[in-house]
Amino acid sequence: MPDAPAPAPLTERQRQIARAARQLLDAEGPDAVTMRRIADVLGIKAPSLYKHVPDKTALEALLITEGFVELAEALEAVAGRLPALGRAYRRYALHHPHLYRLMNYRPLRRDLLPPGVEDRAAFPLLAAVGHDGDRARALWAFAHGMVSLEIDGRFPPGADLDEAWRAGLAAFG
Amino acid sequence: MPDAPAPAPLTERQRQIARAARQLLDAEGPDAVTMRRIADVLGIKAPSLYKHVPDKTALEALLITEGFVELAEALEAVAGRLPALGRAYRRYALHHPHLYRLMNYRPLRRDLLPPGVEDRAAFPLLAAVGHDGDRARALWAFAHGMVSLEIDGRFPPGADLDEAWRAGLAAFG
DNA sequence: GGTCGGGGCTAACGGCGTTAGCCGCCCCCT
DNA sequence: AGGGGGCGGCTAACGCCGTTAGCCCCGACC
Repeated sequence: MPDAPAPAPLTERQRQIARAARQLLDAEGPDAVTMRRIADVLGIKAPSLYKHVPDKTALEALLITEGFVELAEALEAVAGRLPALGRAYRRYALHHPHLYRLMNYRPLRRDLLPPGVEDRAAFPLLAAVGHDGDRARALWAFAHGMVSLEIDGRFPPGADLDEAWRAGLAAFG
Repeated sequence: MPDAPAPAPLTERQRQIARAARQLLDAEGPDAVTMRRIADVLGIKAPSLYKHVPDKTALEALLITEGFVELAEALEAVAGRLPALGRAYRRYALHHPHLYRLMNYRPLRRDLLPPGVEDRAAFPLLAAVGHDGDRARALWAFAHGMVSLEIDGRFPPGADLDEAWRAGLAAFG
């Protein structure tokens, strides 16, 4: 297991920084999440952030961790029935599109994440298809494809996405 | 139809610029595609590029158009049978991961693309499911999800992606 | 009471996309 | 043949980005 040896709990200041970053991300999108903007929110200067966080990548890892925990909670709340799981996945992604992109639109820096957090979010999906890894990955791909294309406005304006979800999920039931 | 009124064929210099950008993208990834690097390849200075291209967004649109045409050609070559279509989609994405991301990981600036180029790439998918829009979108989401998660290394190391593809495509057959 | 370190600060670097303004050269028109 | 215009280079510079170096204050602790 070449992953992180210890989670190292956050200091108060680190939590404040993560909160400021999250707030900027949700409210204005990824371009607003700059070290200077974050510092502004806290009433300090950008270089001072580096007394608390090694770099921006580590800061993003905090937000990604937050996202995985929230997504896991959302999925666990409806675990079991497959259509409800799909709705919960879609609902979370659409409510936090910027964070969803941060989490899922790039290679994951697993070395910067607390161990287990990714597996926890994946578990409800896996369980919903009877712990069949191949079908779970296909289902995940479908769900991720649907929400990412929806988030990015790639479907035609009139498209009935509920129906596309139904058509896709029916196949995996 | 609020889209582009005329395609406006490219000048020789514009084609050279697009070629230089494509070469940097394929060889070194998106971070290498800067106006200065592109200018270096052509032996000129960055500001001179603006005599030929309005801005970087328009330049990216040239690459995205290229990508859609290439993807359409790849899909048309195997049009009909569904598993082959999936293999062709996956094959193209994996051979040009940086361009695939440029094309598909963000909202599409359709106003900067020649009309019809997006529909042309989508047509083989649509035809493969008997022109059922909902199922076509579900299939597209599955394919996009699979390749994007694979490109970003999000699947576990040992995962049998051929099997996941088979499991997913079987549902849409 | 002296030391030390946590946590601020300013200044600065190199990179980014982009704009303003200049100029040389070639082509075309008279 | 002479003159004008515009194409397509150039340099300098702006405001942004992440990040580093180096300084200093202040409070806690021996």
